[in-house]
Amino acid sequence: MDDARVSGWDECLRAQGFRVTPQRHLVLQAVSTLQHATPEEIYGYIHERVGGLNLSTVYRTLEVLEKVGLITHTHIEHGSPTYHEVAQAVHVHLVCRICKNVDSIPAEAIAPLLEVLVDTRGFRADVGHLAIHGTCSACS
Amino acid sequence: MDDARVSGWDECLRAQGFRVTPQRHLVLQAVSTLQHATPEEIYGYIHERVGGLNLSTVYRTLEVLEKVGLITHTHIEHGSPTYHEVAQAVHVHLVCRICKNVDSIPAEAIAPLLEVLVDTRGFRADVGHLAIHGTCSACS
DNA sequence: CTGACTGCAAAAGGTTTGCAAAAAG
DNA sequence: CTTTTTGCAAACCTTTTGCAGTCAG
Repeated sequence: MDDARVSGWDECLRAQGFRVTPQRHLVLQAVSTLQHATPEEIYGYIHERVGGLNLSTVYRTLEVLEKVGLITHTHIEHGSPTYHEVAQAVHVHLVCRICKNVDSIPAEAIAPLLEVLVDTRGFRADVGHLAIHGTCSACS
Repeated sequence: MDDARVSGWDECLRAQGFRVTPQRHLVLQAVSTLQHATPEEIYGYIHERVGGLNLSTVYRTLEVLEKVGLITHTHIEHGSPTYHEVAQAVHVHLVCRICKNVDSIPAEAIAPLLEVLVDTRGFRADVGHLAIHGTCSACS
């Protein structure tokens, strides 16, 4: 609540013609708190603490929050996408194939890669959306 | 058929206790030909050329082929995973958020990144499984 | 007030599963 | 022959959609 990370979220919505509702506040808070949460997890989190929120509202809200640029999503594993706040430091996800753990590294760590992509292909990578699968140190 | 890329596939299956069936041959060929195909696309491709193959068989076959190491999958976009042959040169997928095009770059192009990950985190990235989302040169 | 948003229920994908028949080794 | 694999149909799960009532601005 009144987390520095989510301050200004309401203006951000209004500025783009969306309305500010308690549901949107709840979902944004949940995303901020949970980090890498799936729609289902977000729903569960809110539902057990506050109750009375519809799953389809979660989906629609995530869509809106992503559209206005407050959150993004990544595909960490087979199933559902996971959402996280844009305001939190941009980071790359390292997903271990074995223990399923998700580690994060700062975006700067892969700066050389980004340069290569832009230079050779003119491709501007969306870093926050990046999940690298592999084997973590503990499992290899 | 008798594609150099898929030679030895039958031994590969048998060596791990699986049986060699025409369905598995068809699916492997389709994966090899289509590149980055979803289960649905693989099914459609085979079904329209040969007919009489069940979708659930495609799913089960993809699972087996992946288990024995002949193919891998990546998550290129929201929905279904896409499969490709392991024998084909290992490459990284560049997925454009706007035009949805999938470009490929050789794995060596991101060697510096892999080193950074191993050195700083001991994380061994699975390159063939990597899809980088962003904006391609044409769309940016 | 008015249009955007929510909740509900039903539909729509996409993937998995149980079982009996067919095929591989 | 024995055991795996296939086809079929039904179950499942996640996500989307239509609609009427509700709420934000």
